[in-house]
Formats: sequence, structure tokens, C-alpha cells
Amino acid sequence: MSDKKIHILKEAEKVIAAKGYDAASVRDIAEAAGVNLAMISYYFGSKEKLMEALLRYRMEFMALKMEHLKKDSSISPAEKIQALMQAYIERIFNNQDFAKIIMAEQVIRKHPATLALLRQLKLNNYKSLNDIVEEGIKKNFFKKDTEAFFLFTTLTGVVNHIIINKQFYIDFHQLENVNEEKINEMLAQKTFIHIHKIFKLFLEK
Amino acid sequence: MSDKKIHILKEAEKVIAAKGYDAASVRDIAEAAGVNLAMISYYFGSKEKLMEALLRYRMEFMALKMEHLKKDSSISPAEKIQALMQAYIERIFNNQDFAKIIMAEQVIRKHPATLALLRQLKLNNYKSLNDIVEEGIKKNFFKKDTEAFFLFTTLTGVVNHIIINKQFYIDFHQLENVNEEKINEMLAQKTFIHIHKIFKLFLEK
Amino acid sequence: MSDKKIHILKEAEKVIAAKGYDAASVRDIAEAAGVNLAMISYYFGSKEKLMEALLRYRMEFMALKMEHLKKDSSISPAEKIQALMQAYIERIFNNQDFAKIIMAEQVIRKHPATLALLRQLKLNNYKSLNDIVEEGIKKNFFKKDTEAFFLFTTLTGVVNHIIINKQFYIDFHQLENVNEEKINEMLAQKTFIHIHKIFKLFLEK
Amino acid sequence: MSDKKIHILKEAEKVIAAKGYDAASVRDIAEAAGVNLAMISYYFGSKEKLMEALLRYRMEFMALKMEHLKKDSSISPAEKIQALMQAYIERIFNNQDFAKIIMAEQVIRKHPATLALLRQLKLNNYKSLNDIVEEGIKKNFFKKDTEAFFLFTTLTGVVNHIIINKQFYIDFHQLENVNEEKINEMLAQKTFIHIHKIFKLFLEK
DNA sequence: AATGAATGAGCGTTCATTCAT
DNA sequence: CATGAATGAACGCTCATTCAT
Repeated sequence: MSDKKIHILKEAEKVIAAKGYDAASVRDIAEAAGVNLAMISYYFGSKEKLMEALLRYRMEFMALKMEHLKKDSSISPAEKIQALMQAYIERIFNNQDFAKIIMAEQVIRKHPATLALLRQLKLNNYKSLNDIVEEGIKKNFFKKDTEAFFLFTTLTGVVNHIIINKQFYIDFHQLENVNEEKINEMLAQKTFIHIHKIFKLFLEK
Repeated sequence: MSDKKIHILKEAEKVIAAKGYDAASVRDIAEAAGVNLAMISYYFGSKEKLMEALLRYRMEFMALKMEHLKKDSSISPAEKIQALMQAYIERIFNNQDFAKIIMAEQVIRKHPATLALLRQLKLNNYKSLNDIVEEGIKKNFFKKDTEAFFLFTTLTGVVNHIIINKQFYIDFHQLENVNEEKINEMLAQKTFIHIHKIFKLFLEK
Repeated sequence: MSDKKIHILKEAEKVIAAKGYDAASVRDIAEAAGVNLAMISYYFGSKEKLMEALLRYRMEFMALKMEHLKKDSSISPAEKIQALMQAYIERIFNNQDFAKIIMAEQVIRKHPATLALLRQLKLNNYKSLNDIVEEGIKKNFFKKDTEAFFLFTTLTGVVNHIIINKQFYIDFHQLENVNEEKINEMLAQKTFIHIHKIFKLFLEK
Repeated sequence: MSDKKIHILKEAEKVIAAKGYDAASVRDIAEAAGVNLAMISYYFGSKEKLMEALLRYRMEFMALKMEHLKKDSSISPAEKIQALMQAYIERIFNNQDFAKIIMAEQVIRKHPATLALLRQLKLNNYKSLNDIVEEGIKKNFFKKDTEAFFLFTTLTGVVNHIIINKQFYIDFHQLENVNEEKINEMLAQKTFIHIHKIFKLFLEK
């Protein structure tokens, strides 16, 4: 993909995360990207296809491809889970705009083309988690009776809601003057510890 | 509030939950409610004020007013937490449309008027939780080192993400033909058990 | 149909006849009719539907409903043909804008919805002519071997091409300063005589 | 003119005949001709000038240049008329797309540049006819009182309307499965006979 | 109180054309 | 000679809202 297309996608991501897909006009996006209005259609075909392109572009980085981990028997299931958690938290925290867009897209809108993409992403991530859990159970490291679905929604739900409530956290703890990067780091770390404890509770014998 | 207004709000809730605020046109809402288009502005002033009215109307039921519990010293903090969890899960599951609207509103849009309302709701709910936690700590029932913020985001994050991923769960477990009411009940119960375990982990000594 | 709708249709007819359907923008039509741009969609739904409404509105006057003539046996087939010719010439000359629109629509564009309407109009007119011709043949007044199709295309082709070439006629005979009404009357009369002779040639024994 | 230009013109002719000038986008034409979009402007300057080029290119074949006939006194005026009729019918039937474009252009659009060209074409054709008619009158072969204008509009009107109504004719006589070439031949022949009779009526003493 | 009619603003998209290479 | 990239203008249409009744 051309640099210009990527540039437009990145600016579009900001605008759409801030306003939502419907309220983000093509004119808004074009202005933010510093390109002519007609370029959007020229490059992507339509607003909807730009959205699709954005999802495809970012999903590559969002997807938890744990293939290299799965087959490595020198790493314990517990360590794999830890790595997956770490990767997910990192990715969400490193692209909070995209995380918001995905959240909004799941809750409302549900455009057919994006729906299929999101389902695929979700399925892949879910399976990555599930595979490790099943491996852990088989190898007798993990408890048998834990539904992966609840672990999955816990991981995604907690991380995403921490993103949503970040401003609330800042306000509550009066961190307005703290560097945002610092806050993100701190929150990410605390989030990891928090979820790690939960996963241990549900998985480790 | 007049019955007609409430009727419009309820229909608007469905439409907005399905399409999102921006994509839900006043025409859509008027048609769904079976009222004249001009009635919306006539009754509520504007689309935005209808949204505000909807938030106010539903937030009364969403807010976790635990005053009657707080002062009752015959109930243990653990039981209070349990009651709060139960109440929250019940409310989200009983009004999934509104839950979606609130989620979308928090993630995107962020209209000043609604922002303040949502912040208030969040603060109230957070404080309800926090009060109980602090009481538990003071009474030496709960661990000292647990941040209420993470308990809060866990409760809200998990419950809301289970709502978001309900369809995914149905597809995955092939429950397409199961009565939706049944699925809701089952999921709500499992969600309660799941979160209850987490809370125990973080709070109980 | 409301007066305002009819007013818009009449102004639209002028604009579309002058520029052609595609070049006549909704903005042009709205301006010509002195109404707000959005009124066009409000009243007619879309530009295409306005066109359809125009066709339906004018076709009532364009159709050669000769039922009252057909059954009247006191009128000879020759007189009936004469009446039909007269009626057709009159209608085309009295609404030259619409005649042009129909011509252009038949030649190019051919939008499904209008295509069906025009086909119906053509079929009705053709049948009106054909019925009389067949009656004349049966009653032994008319020649047997004349194809109605060529009479039909002669009538419509000649009349419409005289409309098309009216300006050419005016220029050629330097009638720039003659009242248009006069020219129309004169041309209509000459056209009638011309076609009458042709029809006599092909029909009368 | 280069082969490529001619190729573009021929493809443009098809597209414009099918959709009309305004609805035929430069993109459509470029795609149909298999050339780069920018080539159109590059070769012809603009869409309008392409249209002009098309008119100029085709008008050479459309113009009824009867000079060689006019001066030949061994051919009777009646035979000359016949030759002109034949030539006109042939040209229209052999290039129905262009005939449609000319018709549409005369009825609507009327762009200054094309208007002048078409007027010239019309004038030339009209004069070719008129010259022969006048010669016939002078030589006492033809009736005096026939206006050439009505002969002209009869020739052009009937032929062009037969083209317009060709599909109607096919539908009516259920000739859907007959080879189009065959239908054209048959119609052209019938048209010639038909118009020939009319011209005889109006001209021969 | 209730509503059909109307409106200005803005939407996503496509247009013919130009420009840099 | 040829073309991919880019652009300003305009397109048909829908929006939330207002107004006259």
C-alpha cells in the first residue's frame, strides 16, 4: 500500500475514533489528511471501503498470531498465556484509536463487510487463547472446568474498558499533568498484573 | 413524563442501539415510534435532547443506588459487593440496548451534555463500589491493596463485553435455536459466578 | 396532484426539454420552479421519479384515446383517421417541450421505468391507428396491403421532425420576426395537409 | 486522423448513442476504447471537442454530396431523387448509432459548436434535395407546388423514426430471433418503397 | 396539541480536466 | 508520447429543524 494511502488511513483512524464512523465526514478525513476530498474516493472507492481498508490494515497488527508459540513445547502453557496477554494489552494500548473504532463497530453499525472482518479477528484471537488453554488442560497444567469464552471476554473487556475509562482514572487521581505516555505505561503494567492474577485463578491448579 | 414521550424514548433506544446515534435519523425514530416526524423536535427540542432524555430516563434504573445497603451493618461487605454485582449484571442484561448505547457513547461521540451525565453515572457506580470496598477494608474483611478502579473496570468491562460477544457465543456454541431469554439467563448466571470469583480473589483475605 | 407539484413538473419540462434529462440538474429545476432544492426529493422522491411523474402527467394528454370514435359507425374510417391525425398533430404542436423529451428519451437514456411508460403510450397510439385501418379494410374502404407500422412512423416521424426542424424552417424562410404562435398554426396546418395526402395515398382505394 | 483517434471516436459513438452525451462519461468512453482516461483530453482537448470531432468525422459520410448527379443531365430528376433517398436511407441504416446521436443533439443539448455543424449538414442535405426538386420543376417533370421542406422532413422523419421504433417493430412482429442484419435490410427496403411512393405522389405529375 | 410543508446545510460521490513526470 | 495522480466543481440526495396552520 502506498505511503499516501497509509497516511490517509492513519488520519482517518484518528477522526473516526474521535467522532465515530457516521459523524466523521469524508471531508473531515480529507482535511485531517491534508488531501483533496476527491482523493478518498479515488484511493479507496468509497467511505465504507476506506473503513474496510483501515480494518484490514490494522488488523494485521491486532491479530494475535501465536503460531510460533503454539508449537514450541519448551514454553509452558502458563508462559504462553502470559505472552498472549502481554501482546494483547500492548496492541490495544499502542493503538487506542483503533481499539475504540473496533469497539464501536462491534456495538453499533455492524456493516456487513466489516462484520465479517471483525468476526474473523475475534475468532482468530479467541482460538489463539483457546488453543493454549486446551494445551494446558491436556498437559495437566490447567484446570479443566474453565470456559475460554469467559477468559476471552475478561481479557478483552477489561483492557478495553480501561481504555474507555482512562480519562475517568486521570480525573479521579488528578493526573491531568502527567505525561500521557507515562499513564499508558503505568496502566498497561497494572492491567497486566490484574489480568494475570485473574488468569492464574482460573487456570492454574 | 408522558406515556407518549416514554414510548418514543423506548423506540428511539432500539433504533439508536441498532444503528448508532448518528446513523439513526429522526425519521427512523419517528417511524419506529409511529409518530409524526415533527413530534420529536416538538417533544424533546432536538435529536440531541432526545438522547439526553433517554439517558436521564434510563440512568435512573441503571444507577446502582446502594444507600439502603451501605448503612445496614447487619449485611457484610462481601454480601454487599455481591448485591452490587448482581444488581449491575441484572440491569445490563435487562437492557442490553441501553448498555450498547452507553458503551458507544463513551467510546465515540462524547457529546458535552451526555458526557456529563455519563460521568455522573460512572462516578456514582464507582463510588457505590468504592464505599463498600473501603468499608470492607476498614472492617478488616478485605485486602488493603486492591484498587477499586480495576475492580470497577472488571465488572463493567466483562459484563459489557459479554453482551457485545453474545452473538459470537451463540454462533460458537450453535445456540441459534435456543430461546434468547434462556441464553440471557444462562449467560447472566455464568457471568455472576465468573465475576464473583474474581472479586473474591481480589478482596477476600 | 397538488398545484405545486404540477407547477414543478411544468417548469421541469421546460428545463429538461432545453437541456436534456442528464444536463438538467435538480438545482436547475428547483430554481426554474422557484422552490427549494430539497422540495424535489420531498415531492417526487428522486429526479428519476420526477421524470416518471412528468411522463405520467403528460401522457394522459398525449395518448390518443379514440374510443368514442371507434364505435361510432356513423363516422367513416377515413374521417376517423383524419380525426386521429388532427389530434396527434395538435397535441405535439401544443406541447413541443414534452414531444422533445419523449423523442430524446426514446433515442437515448431508456430508463427502465420510463421505457415501460413510453412503450405503453406508443402501443396505445399505434393500436388506435391500427384499429381504424383494420376497420377501413374490413369495410372495404381501405387498401389491404398497407402496413400500419409505416403509417404510424410516418405520422409520428414527420410531425416530430417538423418540430425539430422548426428553427431551420424559420431561418430558411426568414420568419424570425413572425409571432411563434402564427408559425405553429401555419406549420400545423401544412403538416396536416401533407400527412393527409400521404394517408389518402396509402389507404384510399 | 490517426487510427487511434478514429478508434476512440468509434467507441465513443457507441457509448454516446447508448447513454446520451451527458450520461456518457469520459471514463466510460476511455474504458470502452481501452485507452487511458487522460488520452481523451490529450487527443481531443475536451469531451465537447471529441463530440465535435465525431460529428465532423461521421458527417463526411452522412452528407449527401450529390454534385456528380446534379450536373449529369442524362439522369432524370426522378432518378436523382431516388438516388438521394436511397443514399440517405442507406447511411442512416448503416450507422444507426450516429443517427441517434444526431437526433438527440438536435432535440436537446444544442451545443453551439455542434449546432453549427448540424445546421450545415442539414442545409447541405436540404439543398441537395431542393436542387433536384427545382431542376425537376424547371424541366417540367415535377409538380410546382410542393414545398421541399416537407419532403425533407418526411424523408428524415420517417427514416429516423423507423430506426427509433425498430425495437417496437421487432417486439410487435415477434422477430426477436431474426438476425438483426436481416431486419435492417428488410426495413431499409420497405422504407425505401414507402418513401418512394410518397415522393412520387408529391412530385410526379 | 399536533402536523404537513418547507428549508439551509451538509452528505458521499462523480465529473471533466489538468499536471508532473 | 503517454499516463497515474490529483483537483475544484457540481452532482443527487438526506439531514435535523422550523414554521404556518
